[in-house]
Amino acid sequence: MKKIEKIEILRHSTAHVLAAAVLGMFPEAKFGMGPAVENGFYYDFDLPRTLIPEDLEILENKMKEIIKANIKFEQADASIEEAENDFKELGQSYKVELIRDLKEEGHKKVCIYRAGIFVDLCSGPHLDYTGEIPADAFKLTRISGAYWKSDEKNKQLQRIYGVAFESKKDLDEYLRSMEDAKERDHRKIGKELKLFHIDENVGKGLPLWMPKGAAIRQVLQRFIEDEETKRGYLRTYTPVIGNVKLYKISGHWDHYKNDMYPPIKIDDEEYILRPMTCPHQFMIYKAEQHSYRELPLRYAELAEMYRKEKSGELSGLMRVMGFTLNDAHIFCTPEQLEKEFLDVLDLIQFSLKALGINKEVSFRASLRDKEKSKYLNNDKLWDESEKILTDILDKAGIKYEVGVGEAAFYGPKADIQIKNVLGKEETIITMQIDLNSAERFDLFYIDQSGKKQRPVIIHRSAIGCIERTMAFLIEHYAGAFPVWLSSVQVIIIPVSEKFNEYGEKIFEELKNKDIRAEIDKSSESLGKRIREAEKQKIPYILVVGEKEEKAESVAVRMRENKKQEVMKIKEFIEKIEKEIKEKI
RNA sequence: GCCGAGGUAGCUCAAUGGCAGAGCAACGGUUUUGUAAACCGUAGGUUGGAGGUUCAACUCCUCUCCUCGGCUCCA
Repeated sequence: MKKIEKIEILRHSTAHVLAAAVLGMFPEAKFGMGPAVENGFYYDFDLPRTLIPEDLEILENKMKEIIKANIKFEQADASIEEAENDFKELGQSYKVELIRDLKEEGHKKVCIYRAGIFVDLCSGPHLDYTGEIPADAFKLTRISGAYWKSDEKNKQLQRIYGVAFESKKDLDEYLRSMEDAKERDHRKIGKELKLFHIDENVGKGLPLWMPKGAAIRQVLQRFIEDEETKRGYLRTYTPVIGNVKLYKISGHWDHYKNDMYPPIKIDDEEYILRPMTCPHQFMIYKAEQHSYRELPLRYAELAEMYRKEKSGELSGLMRVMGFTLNDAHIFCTPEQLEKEFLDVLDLIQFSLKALGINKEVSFRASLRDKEKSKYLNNDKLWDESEKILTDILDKAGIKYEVGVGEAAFYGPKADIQIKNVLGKEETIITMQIDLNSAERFDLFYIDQSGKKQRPVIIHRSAIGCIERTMAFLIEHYAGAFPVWLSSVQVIIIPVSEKFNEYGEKIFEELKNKDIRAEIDKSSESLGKRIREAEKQKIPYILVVGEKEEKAESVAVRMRENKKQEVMKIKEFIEKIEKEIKEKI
């Protein structure tokens, strides 16, 4: 049995107290589910009216009263039939549904918890008394809609989220960390550092990369393209639009029709903005006949693509409708699959390390669930590819969670997950084994004996989609990028206009060394210009005046510790070039 | 898409039915600076858009677009 942490018991008990408070406020309330979650709990309710933010305060006070009253959590077992009747009498239709589900699963008994007026179907465990909940260490945080049983087709209930801790100190610490997190939000920093802009006249979910952001993007792109080339990838360029028939063959049309921009009709043909690169690259593979001697073939592309997300799902650079994926497809023989997959893993780990986020990620094996209509139907191939995928991950010694039902429709995935600054998990990178597409597109190679064989295809990314990865990088570094990624690596500030010429000289020298530099010759005070440069999180500020000019030196102010160090120009260039090369 | 909260100058925010404002940024000038904000001035708005109520609308109502928090979905 899963070990239940003490804090989880506290949180879940607090959820019950919330439910009791809601029942006090709305006697006709119907209850959904109310589990403990990270940092707190939630409870879903079907209520006679919509909750407003002010209700949270009222409910919090009611909860405090219940805690003060120190009511006992009474636990009792009941037969399924008994429980069903009891909850039916209470009008708790959602609980009745849950009981029936348990019945179908073969349960004979259910567990009931009672605290004062509130009775709940619940496997527990709970605290003994409501008074054990520290009344000053919880807080109701937000109200949201949530579909019953997480199904869009079901009624939307009202969910109240709360956070709960063992002490007020822990709660305060959590709230403070949330405030800090908001300061790292990539949307806020993106605006402050002028990295990107989303303009409603261009369209929702269609970010514009401003020069500063574009500079970082270019570094990222060059980094991964060069690395891929070193590792034997071949580069392709394919259009962002394609004939819809391409996607009918791939199966994307059937599975994703509603998630694509609608077709554009030209003459008698229909074209769509591509949601994936796969079929385009498949056509490149198919454009010539391949021998087993050529394999593996690795086609890489920084591929722009478009997916019609539901409007409520969009968020800064994290979730967009137009994005650029560092994409690749590897065509190989079944014998080569394992090595290729391990090489992909190695490339990914190399890249994550270079970006400085290798410690932030976790792995997930995304497999198929029971609902087979969601996937291309070939049980044998599915079982095979899922086994290959998990075997390879095991072999690579990677710890992973299993994500049931998270597979792509054409094959299982190994996903790399990362949490954003507010704790929400997203997939940053994915690699997939595809035993289906070769058949659908009639892709083949000629084997040693002159026979046609189906290649295995690995779909993979190494640094993920540029937009999302950028979002994580912004949040990870809070805008203070390492030197190699910084949009402006150095800013030169002449003490007064008398030294502009000397500043220009250094500026030219840095530019010639491909160092991204700026010079601030504005007539603002020195202090003001330094302040602005600090706010822009520029790694190195070079202040130059009379002393420096005479000595052919620069006074280097470092972002990390705000310390200053005077060094020769040559010395500084060597230092920064080394840092850029070593990506520190 | 759904539930909820929002949208006021480039940015951050004020103005609860009665003359749309501040700070920063921008621009012009003075200052020529030694490590996180010099000084003076100027300009900047159909209050997201459309309609309605009213003598009068940033403010109230309806629709719509966009943003944010969740849900669903997802790279």
